[in-house]
Amino acid sequence: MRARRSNSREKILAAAADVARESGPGSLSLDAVASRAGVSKGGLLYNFPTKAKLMQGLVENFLNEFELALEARIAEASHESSLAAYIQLSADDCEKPKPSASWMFSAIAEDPDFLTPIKAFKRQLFKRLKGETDDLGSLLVCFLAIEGLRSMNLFDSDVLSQKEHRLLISSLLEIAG
Amino acid sequence: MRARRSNSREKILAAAADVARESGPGSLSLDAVASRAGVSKGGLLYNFPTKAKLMQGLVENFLNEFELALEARIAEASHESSLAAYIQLSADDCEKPKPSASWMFSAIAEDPDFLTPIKAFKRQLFKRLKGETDDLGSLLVCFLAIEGLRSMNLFDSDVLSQKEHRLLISSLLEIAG
DNA sequence: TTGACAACACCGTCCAGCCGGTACAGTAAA
DNA sequence: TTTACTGTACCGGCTGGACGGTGTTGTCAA
Repeated sequence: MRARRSNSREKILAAAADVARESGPGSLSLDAVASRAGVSKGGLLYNFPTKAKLMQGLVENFLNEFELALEARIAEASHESSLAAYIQLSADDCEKPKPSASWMFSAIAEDPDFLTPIKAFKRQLFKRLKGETDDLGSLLVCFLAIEGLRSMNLFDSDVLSQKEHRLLISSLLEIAG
Repeated sequence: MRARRSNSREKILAAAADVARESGPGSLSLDAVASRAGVSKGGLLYNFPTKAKLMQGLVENFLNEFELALEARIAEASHESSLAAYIQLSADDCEKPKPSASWMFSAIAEDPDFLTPIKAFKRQLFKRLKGETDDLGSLLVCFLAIEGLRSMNLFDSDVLSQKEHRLLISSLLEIAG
């Protein structure tokens, strides 16, 4: 696609994430997003003809940014494994207490199928990591633990202290080898 | 609290879970739940005066059942640790492909605070497990990995094959010691 | 008689999507 | 250089429908 589009799209996407995070996933209405983005409702509908398209945009944006961040991590620390890079990226993402992806709940409520691209992405990532190790058991443990960490962050659970968070990460990195 | 009450409550709770699973969390309306439960809307509102009360009932029911199942597991295999029991209970819960808790998304959309009891329960469980081990690192890894497993089940992700699922569980049990 | 509903009409609110404008940038002929 | 036309980007009011919740009346078993 062309990226040189108006920056309203990005503003709207960011506004949607903000609204979901601050007012709750159930309050993500087109009016709320439009006013938050400093755009009229008509303007919003111009960029995203339907609410479903907005959700789709949110998902795609999320996936793109995550993929970019992961590739950057892997590239800048080429001496360590992709799994280690994934662990550390996730650790950083989840350390700051921002349930930044509450919009995901809105998307699921709209239609559970919006998760399909995310599931596909995860399958692909897992497959890739499998290709880089011969210790499947350790990979499974690390991959699932990171999944758990992300889940807790998404649900805004503050079960782990910072100290425990760091201990977890170091334990995972040790298991990952 | 009085469990000797009518069985309509249970029927309604089950119906709500069914509707959320089959029609999506966004379609969990009072009308849908009532008709699914074979109850009139008035009857539903007699048992749950408001939608929020219904959600609360869903959460409490879930927590009660989980706690009962966990205590039963721990009691019937008193030679192994509580952590091991928790791992195996979760493994069983997640093995059968039932995204049985989609209602949780509806509850979050309604009001994220509905998660508070669940978060409290998890904190309590984690604290209890901490009291039974001196290897915090291993506990963290196991606890988070189970969290990840439950998350994937909730999101209906089929990333892991059955073989991988079993390997994960055996790896976790080994780590748990 | 009372508790546990059924049946049903009805209200207020919220919200997605539609539609008729508007401002403006390019562009192309005259 | 002016005029006329075209497409883009956006505005904001409106509506039709869904949904949560209320109120009333009726039923039937314990």
